Amino acid sequence: MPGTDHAGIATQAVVERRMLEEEGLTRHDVGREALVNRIWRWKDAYEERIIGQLKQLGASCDWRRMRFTLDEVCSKAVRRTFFKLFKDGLIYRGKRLVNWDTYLQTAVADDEVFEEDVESSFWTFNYPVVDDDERISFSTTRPETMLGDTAVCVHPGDERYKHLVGRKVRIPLNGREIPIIADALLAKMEMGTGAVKVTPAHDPNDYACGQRNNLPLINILNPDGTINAECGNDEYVGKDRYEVREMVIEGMAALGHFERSEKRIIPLKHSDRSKTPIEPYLSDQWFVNMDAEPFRLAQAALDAVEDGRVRFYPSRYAKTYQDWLGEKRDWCISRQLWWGHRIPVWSKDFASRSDADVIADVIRHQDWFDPTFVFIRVVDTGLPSAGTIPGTQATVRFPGATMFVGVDDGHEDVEGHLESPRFGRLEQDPDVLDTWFSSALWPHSTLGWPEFDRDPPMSGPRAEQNTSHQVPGTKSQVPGTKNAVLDYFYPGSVLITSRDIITLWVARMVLAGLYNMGDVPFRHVHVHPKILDGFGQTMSKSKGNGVDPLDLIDKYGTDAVRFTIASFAGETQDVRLPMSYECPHCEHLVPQALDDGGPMVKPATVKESLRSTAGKVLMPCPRCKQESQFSTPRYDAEPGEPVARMVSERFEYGRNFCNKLWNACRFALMNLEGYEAGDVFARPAGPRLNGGQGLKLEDRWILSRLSTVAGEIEEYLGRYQFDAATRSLREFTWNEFCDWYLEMVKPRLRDEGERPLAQRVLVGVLDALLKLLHPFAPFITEELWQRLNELAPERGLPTPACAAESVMIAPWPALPVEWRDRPLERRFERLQETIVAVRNVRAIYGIPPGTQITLYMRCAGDVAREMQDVSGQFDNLAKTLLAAAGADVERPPASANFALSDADGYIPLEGVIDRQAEEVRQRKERERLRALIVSQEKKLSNQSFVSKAPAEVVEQARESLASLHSQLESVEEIIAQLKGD
RNA sequence: GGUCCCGUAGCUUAGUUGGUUAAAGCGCUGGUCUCACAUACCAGAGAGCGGAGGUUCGAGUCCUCCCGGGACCA
Repeated sequence: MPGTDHAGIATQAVVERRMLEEEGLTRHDVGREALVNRIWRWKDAYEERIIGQLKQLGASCDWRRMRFTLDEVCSKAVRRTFFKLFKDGLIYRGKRLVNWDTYLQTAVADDEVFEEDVESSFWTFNYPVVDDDERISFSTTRPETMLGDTAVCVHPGDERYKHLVGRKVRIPLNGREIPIIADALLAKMEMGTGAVKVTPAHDPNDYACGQRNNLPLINILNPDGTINAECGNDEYVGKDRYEVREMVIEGMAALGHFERSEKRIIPLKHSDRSKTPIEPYLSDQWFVNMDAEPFRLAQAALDAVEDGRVRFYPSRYAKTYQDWLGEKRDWCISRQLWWGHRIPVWSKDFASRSDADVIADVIRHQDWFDPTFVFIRVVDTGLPSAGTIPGTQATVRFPGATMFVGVDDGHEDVEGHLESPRFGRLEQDPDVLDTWFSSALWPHSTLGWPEFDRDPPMSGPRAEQNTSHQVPGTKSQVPGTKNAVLDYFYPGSVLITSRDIITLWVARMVLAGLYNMGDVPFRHVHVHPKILDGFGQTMSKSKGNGVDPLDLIDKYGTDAVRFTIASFAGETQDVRLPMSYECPHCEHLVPQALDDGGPMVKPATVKESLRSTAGKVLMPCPRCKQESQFSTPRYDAEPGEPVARMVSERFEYGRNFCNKLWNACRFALMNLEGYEAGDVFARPAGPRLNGGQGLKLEDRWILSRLSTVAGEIEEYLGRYQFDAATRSLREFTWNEFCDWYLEMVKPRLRDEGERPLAQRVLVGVLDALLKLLHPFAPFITEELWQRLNELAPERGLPTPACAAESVMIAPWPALPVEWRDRPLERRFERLQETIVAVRNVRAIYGIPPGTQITLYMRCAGDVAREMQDVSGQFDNLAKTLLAAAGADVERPPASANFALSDADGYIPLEGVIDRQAEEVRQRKERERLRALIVSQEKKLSNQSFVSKAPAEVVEQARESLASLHSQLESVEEIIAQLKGD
């Protein structure tokens, strides 16, 4: 289901910033419609880029179903959902403290705010207690908020103030009387005077305190940062808050309520976008009630995880989800932006409830009114209809009630009527919905919900194969009753996402799915690790440490990038990806370094500090001595000029693997002359492994391994352990298939008689391997699949069949579990050990690979027979003649030696043998064995180990000790013989 | 401040339910252009698992505290 969301805040911010930088215009200069048009153009360009990246990466999507959260289909779902929620009484308008940017006059999100230390003061004042001589002292960094105080708070256990709790104080500057309350969460006895002023409308902590203690909220601030009439004193109205601060200090001093002040450095929140200090500001926001009966949205989403309808992989992330939903906090869905779905509610304030009801009734009697798509709610504000502004003579009319009218999608006529003078010019809310509101609907909105017949139909082989599903948009479908696409795809199987989005997105998708569809949107949630830069920092544009996947694809290849990234995707933690800058002139790699202690990054060869150096900084290349631009947020690269792109050597892991696979297949394809399909089990295998008929040891081994590995892969993929899957595949392909199977099968491919069967097994294994690798390396496996189709169109295990046209649609391999043969694998391992031991000897003595050597093996009779059965492989793999194997084989003089767990090997090296070196090697081996024996004996002599450890563990230790003893004996014997040589 | 995650060879990471002297890739050292592959092959050096306690016959793996890094929520 490909597509993009509209990323409200970030997108509008980028376009606004560009507009300001390039044209000096603000959004107020161009107006709502023009700004939105500009953002659409920007979005079109970037969407194309993002989708292009997905396609380049080989994402296998149904591209006909591209969706965008602001497009017609998704928007309809948004409006329908909003209308439903509104009608069900789950959406309401309320007050909330937001980070207010008084310069841009907009709310900004928490992550768009940064703290900066500023020099300020800490003032101490006092308020007189009403009807008493006592005063209560408090300290503050924002004296002007005094005008909005609605309480003074002390700790309930504070003996100094116990007698005052419940009394009142008077604010000297506006005469307002406010209570003294006790709240252990806000007041700290040891801090300052122990008493604090409470301004619920202008401080987050005070706001929480106000909610707990039912304090009134007095908003003294205008959107532009000036003080409004609510402050209760004409003197301050219309003046900037900072100017009022000074006035308040002076006023309090004049009245004798100022005690002292001290200089203090305080962290002050600033807006990222205007760089001006933000104010906590009480504003109207829209909320979704998460806990109201009978829907209990949060609880429904909690239940879905609790009862296993939705499962998290790894499971620990369920806790993040549950903890957050468990708070059941209402969801603030409004944003003071222009880019997004405008809130589909029209409203008007009325003097009284009855006034509002009259108009509501009029509307309900219009012929265009229909409760299925128009819903009216009148809400009492709980304020008196008129009053005097405290401290002034001015009277104001407060609204006694507000009428809200929600309208469903597709009824512009109704919207027009509501805005007409006849009904009092209701106004549509200026805010837009949180992007997550539309993203939450993604799993069903993209499939056409709530419509029935407008989505692209299902088509192609899938629909044909499954005739029980009706194809939408065809005559056979009854319109308006069923959305077959939605029926077929909903609920989805898995959502794969990043962990920082579990609360923002996953939880909301689940509750939206349950609310609209009555079912969860997906069964599994897989949370993948995040790729950090080489210094453990999250990648971001402002740090300049972001990587363009297209650069990586260009340098290493798509499959290499995919395979490497999949190999990072484990369950435990995030991944560091150290990056380098590639010199565009000579391809030399310059490692990335932190600039001036970070977080911005730069090439290590750049010595200047990017932070403090003005102008364009260039990267010098230590190899070719040329300079180049590099990818950095400090400047936009000059078009046409070479730019050092960011790459990472870690992708060589995937590239090398793909190269290995390619070459292995190339070898196989070169050896397919005369290939004919056939059942590899057609001829019964002889009783002996080299019986001349049927499968050889290496065939049975590779089939056993293939079946085992395929089983592992399936298990890993089922648990979303992509790293384990790639490891397992890489190891099988490289260390088993290439290193051993291909080497062993080479001679048979040259032999007329043996070739047909060898080819069949080889092609069969490759067929399965390409399928297993396809999800990780789609392009190379497809190319190889096509070549294989030319030379061996009929193939496969266990029974050959006509291969699928593309590996993309080939069935997942189903290999018989009976092929897994542990005893056979162990026998094979013995052969491998022996070959490796012989190669060791060759390496140590520097015997050229071409020189034939001779091997004598002393071992039990059955082992000897197996060795002789594969004696050809000694020649093939180690250029070694197995001269003799048996229990009575004697060590030839002047031999190099090795001891395995159940066999000793001797390689006569007349004239080459360095007796001293050999003895040193054997002594080293003896020490290793002795140490192992000591540790095992120590363990076994421990009574509590023998009595308390499980029997099989003890038994295993005994066996291991016995085997070590016999190996040690062999080594001792070899050392003794070396002395006698 | 709360919750969660991570700290294992020079680097980046594996390490299932506690069970032989901890594994891989890269890098490093030495040797090979051997008829699929030098983006390769062969061999080797290199960590006692952040620190301190504890549980246990036995701990990288479980518990506690501390130190360092990250994320989310306040």
